[in-house]
Parts: sequence; structure tokens; C-alpha cells
Amino acid sequence: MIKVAIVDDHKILTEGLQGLITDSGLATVVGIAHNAEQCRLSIGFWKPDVLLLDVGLPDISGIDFCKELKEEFPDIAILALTTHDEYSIVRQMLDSGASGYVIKNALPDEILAGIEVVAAGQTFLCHEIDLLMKRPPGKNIWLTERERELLKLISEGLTNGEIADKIFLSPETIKGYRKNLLLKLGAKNTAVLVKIALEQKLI
Amino acid sequence: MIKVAIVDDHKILTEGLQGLITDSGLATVVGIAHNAEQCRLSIGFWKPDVLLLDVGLPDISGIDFCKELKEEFPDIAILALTTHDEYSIVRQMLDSGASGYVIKNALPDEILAGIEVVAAGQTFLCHEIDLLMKRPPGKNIWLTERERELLKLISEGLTNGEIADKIFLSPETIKGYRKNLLLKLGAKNTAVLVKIALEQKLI
DNA sequence: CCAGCTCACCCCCCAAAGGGGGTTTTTATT
DNA sequence: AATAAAAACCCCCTTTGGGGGGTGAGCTGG
Repeated sequence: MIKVAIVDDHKILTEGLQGLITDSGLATVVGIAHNAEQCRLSIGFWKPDVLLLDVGLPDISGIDFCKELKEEFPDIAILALTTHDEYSIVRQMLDSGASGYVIKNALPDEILAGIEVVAAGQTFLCHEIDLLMKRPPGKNIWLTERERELLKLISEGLTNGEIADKIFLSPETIKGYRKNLLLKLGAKNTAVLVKIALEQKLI
Repeated sequence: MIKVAIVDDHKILTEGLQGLITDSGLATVVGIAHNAEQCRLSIGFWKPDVLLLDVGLPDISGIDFCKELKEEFPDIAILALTTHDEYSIVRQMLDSGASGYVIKNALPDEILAGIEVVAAGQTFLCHEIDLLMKRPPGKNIWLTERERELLKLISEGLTNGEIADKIFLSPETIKGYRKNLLLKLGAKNTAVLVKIALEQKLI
């Protein structure tokens, strides 16, 4: 029997999930946490095979928490369970060591299928996310470290000069990055740039 | 016995909720819909006393749907159930006729309490939202129709001149609005303005 | 009735952003 | 060894934005 632990701050959802998983006969729920801290304290006792992990935790980003868990417990398969359907989030979760990704409005069966597949050591994406990840390249935006950093500072309202001072680069360089970001995201100006950045959760 | 219907696209959550409500003995679940269209078709048969309504429906905005339902069925008490904890969303839901507002990570008991209170014709806000709404004025941002319109156009990348042409005002007037928005939202420039607008869900 | 708000309008001035064109060096990946 | 991509840098020129002032009409609620 597959041992599953759930980390999600929506109490109603975790209860629903627990019922769903238990009734399926596929797995047992060995533990539930409503934030990362609770999970850290208990996961050693639970010893789950699969961890259902929400991305929007109250205390820390699910992406960072996934990285952290994978370092300490590389044998636990992590299945992301979240509302976010943006390429950037999915990619970051998978890069952080998640074995699968299921969105919350998927069919209950998909979650069970996901648990089964990742427990077997394979990768699982729910239908909608699978389609998303397979879109023609260019449709899904991906930025470099530097670009993401710049985008963050721009969205915080820093001017080219201020950014230059902060990260010890020439203002002309910042200008270059800015132009490139406008091009990459297909934005007409800073307003649209910030809008797309937030909508696509690039920062 | 209070008759409750649920409209939410998260199937796992609706199942969990159904169990929770049924087990409480407080109410019965007379129907579940996963989008607005399903709800429209069935609500006449269900005749619920209380409708649990998600704000993030796949087909239409929960705010608009709430307005629509309240016009056709003014006797049904609507209890918003959502992840959003932004002032603007709460206020718009209440203005649209919702009798209560509960966030999804509230305790299950709060949802039951909410159902009971709104069924009795009163207003209910879960603890967190109650605190939010009672913050000192000025802390919660509220914009006029015009300001929201301008903010939307700005975030779509239109320049003052383009906006002026579009809504038949002088570019200088648009400039005035822009200055005022920066002041009201405490933004340093357009980048921050758009960021706050999206974060606070003002548009 | 008048204080307070919204909406609309106007001026000047300079800093910042955006469009156009470039170059070089480092660092992966094949 | 060759290619490609990322990272850093540079100049010119025009448009847009943001800071500082200000005006007046119209509506509303104490």
C-alpha cells in the first residue's frame, strides 16, 4: 500500500482528499500538515512514499520547500497539487524535484493516477498541464536568472540607474536587458511588462 | 433543515464540503455545480436557501454571477467561498449581493457557522475577512469607476495620448488621473502601479 | 449651505523609457 | 573546435512619464 502525506493549508480540501485516497484502496494517508513547519516536524515519523504538496503554502513558497525536502528526503516522490496553471510555476516545481503536477480542478481520478505513477518512480502530469508543457516552444516564456532578477527590480519600481547601482552594472546594460525583456514577453512598455510578469508568475 | 447548493470548480473540494455539511446535521446539500452554466440550469429545481459560491469560476466572474443570481433569485442567500483575501474582491462581492464571505483556508466550523448565519438572513464574514474589512480607512484602497477604468487601460500599456483618444478626454486630464492613482496607491511609478493593481485585484 | 469629493482641465520642466543601431567576453553544449 | 546563448557594454534620438503647481463645475450628505 502506498503511503501518502498531504501538505495544504485548505483544511476542507485535505479532508476531502483523505477520504478520496482512503476510499480508493490504492493508498493510505499517513499524515496531514497545513503548513511547511508542521510538515518538517512530522515527516520523519510519517515516512511517506508520496507527498502531495500545495504550491501556495502560508509560510514558505512550495517551490523552495520542494527543493528543501528533496535534499533531505530524496526518496519521497513529490506530487504538486495546486491551482496554478502557469508554465513558469510548473517548470520551477519540476526543476525543484517534483515528480508530478496536478491542478486542483482536475478529476479526482487524475490525482489517484498521479499518486500511483509517481510512487512507481515515474513522472506524472495531469492532462491540462501536459498540454501546457507541450506547447510549441516560444509560446511558453522562460527567462534566465538575470532576466528574472531584473524583472523583479523593474516591477518594484526601480529605474535603470537605481538598478545599475544596486547590482553594479552600467545603466546602459540595464537598458539592454529591459529592451530584451520587452521583446521576449511581447510587451509594449513597462506597464504591460509588469502585468505579464505577474500574470505568468515569472517573479 | 437548511438547503445548500455548492458552485465551485474544484471537484475534490466540493466533495469534501458535501461531507462536512451533511455530517454536521445542520443542512443538506441539494446540488453541486462546477461552473455557472450548470448552476443556471439546475438552481430552479434545487431551490436552495443558501448558495456557496466560488469567485474563480471557469466561465464567468463570481462577482458578475452573484449579481445575476441575486436579480433572479433575491431570496437565496449567497455565501462567497474563495481563496481571495483582497479588500476589493470582498467589497465587490458584498456590493453584488453576497450575504457572507468565507476564505477557503478558514476552519470547517466557520463555513458551517456562515451557512447558519446567512440562512437566518444575516451577514457573515469569517474571522480573517472581518479583520480585513475593519482596518483603518485609508489602509483599504477603493477607487472610483473612472479610476478603475484608467488603471485598466494603463495596465494594458496605453499611453496618456492613446487613452485620451479612446475615452474622449484631454491627455492632460489623463495625466491628472495618473498622478492621482500613483498617490492613492502609494506607487512610485507605472511599474509599481500595475503591480499593486494586480496584487490588490483592483482590475 | 458649505465642506468634501469626483471629474475634467491646464501649465512648465526634466528625468526616464523606448526604438534604433551596435560590440565583446564568458560559458555551456555539441 | 565550433556554435550558440547569456551576460555585459555603448551611443543617438524621440516620446512618455512624473513632480510641481493650479482651475472650476457638479453632486452629495451632514
